[in-house]
Amino acid sequence: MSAVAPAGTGSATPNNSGPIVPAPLFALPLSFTVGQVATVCETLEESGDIERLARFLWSLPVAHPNIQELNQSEAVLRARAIVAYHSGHFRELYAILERHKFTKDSHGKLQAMWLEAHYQEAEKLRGRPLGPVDKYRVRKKFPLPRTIWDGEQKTHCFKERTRSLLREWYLQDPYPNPGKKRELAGATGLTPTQVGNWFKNRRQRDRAAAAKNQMQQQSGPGSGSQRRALSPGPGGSDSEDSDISLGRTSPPSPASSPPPTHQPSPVPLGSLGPLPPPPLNFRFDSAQPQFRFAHAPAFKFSPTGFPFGPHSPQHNHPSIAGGGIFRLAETSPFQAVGPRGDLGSRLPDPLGLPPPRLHPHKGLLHHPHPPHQLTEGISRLSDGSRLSDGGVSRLSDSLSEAHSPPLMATNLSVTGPLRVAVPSPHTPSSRGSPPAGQHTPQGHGQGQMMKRIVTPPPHPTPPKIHRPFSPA
DNA sequence: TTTAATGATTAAAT
DNA sequence: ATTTAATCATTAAA
Repeated sequence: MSAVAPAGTGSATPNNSGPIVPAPLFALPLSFTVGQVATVCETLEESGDIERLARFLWSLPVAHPNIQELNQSEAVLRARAIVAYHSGHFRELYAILERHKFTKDSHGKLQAMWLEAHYQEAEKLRGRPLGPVDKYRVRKKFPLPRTIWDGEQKTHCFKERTRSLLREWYLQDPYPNPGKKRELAGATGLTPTQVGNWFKNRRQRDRAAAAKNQMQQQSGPGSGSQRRALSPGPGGSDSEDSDISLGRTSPPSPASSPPPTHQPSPVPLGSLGPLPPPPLNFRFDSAQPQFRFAHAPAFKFSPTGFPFGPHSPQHNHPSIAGGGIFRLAETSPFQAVGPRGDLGSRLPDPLGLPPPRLHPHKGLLHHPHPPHQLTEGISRLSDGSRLSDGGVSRLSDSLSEAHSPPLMATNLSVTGPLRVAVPSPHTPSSRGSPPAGQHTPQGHGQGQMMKRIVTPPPHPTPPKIHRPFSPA
């Protein structure tokens, strides 16, 4: 369809660009400016038509006058990275990403490709789909290069200080009103949402613990008392740890009804005791120096924006957190060359890539994966998307048609193995990673576990906000 | 490799 | 709009 234009011969650009477009042989006008090439790359990238993007790149003359400049163009580099990714040329992808500094706007997408490529390689190596933990390991092993990551990290665990504060307040009132939440948020440096999540999780876990206790007690009376349950009874320490069941000493009794109005229960908490009415004034130094590792949230591929996945809530409170991702060990094991030194080393001519072999459509991940967070396939997008830029699209058309390179959608091999995914039926991990679970409906549980799999809808994923790292 | 702890997200109920 | 229950995902530790 695209070839609307008279194609072939048409060759284009009305403007005749150039006084002399020499031969028909060279439909590719060397006169294209780098800017034009970049624009075409961007447009094609946006359209999601990776194959065409690949063809376009191919069509560029190896000896382009401005080859140098061309290689510095972010749009071109990004395009090359995308094509490399889609065609399974991961080493080349890594090399491109490692050797050029990209602007923040490209980070999300490039990071996703970096990670996905590594995941795919690891997966191939191991023969079975990776679970979340496996991915985590891969991430640690191949930290994002600084060229595509600004170093911001995200924390996963709150500081101990923050947690103890939350615990104290929780003991007094497990259901803080919005106002309280805000105060706490201010005091801890967290966002109200995080505070809310914390309380929510705490309640849930307390309930679970209580239920368990009760059950245990009831079913196996034999052994009798086993633990001093939750009540901080004797002035004991509770402050620290065993998180489970903090407060909530009184039997959750009417199970169903959590204490509606919790007043500071007169419970004489031991040492911690009468918690001073939550100190509101002290300001916690928001800078929580402790941002531990960060991780890359699940990126979703989307040609344009780069949504941020789950674990990167709207919070990005002051201090550091920007929503970043990953932290690169300062002493990153590999710098420029790293683990895959060899690969990176070549790449002489950016444009002289090997014939692109795109994966069968389906974009990034052809593999079934938890749709909710796997990349979406950058190439998707209905082809219909018109290249918003009239001229350019024509231009690219003519270009690509002109040389129609040796492109073929062969089925790649790289990732393509049919995965027979067979999640181990027994291992407890069944829960940890649904990734594969889907195609093999293992009865496994009770039934509802399947809700999330769903929809690999072509474009259901609402374009989340494009909010890469720092909030800007 | 597996498990445990913990923060976040989602769907349904209210 | 908020809560609960269920579940995920990230990490650290076993």
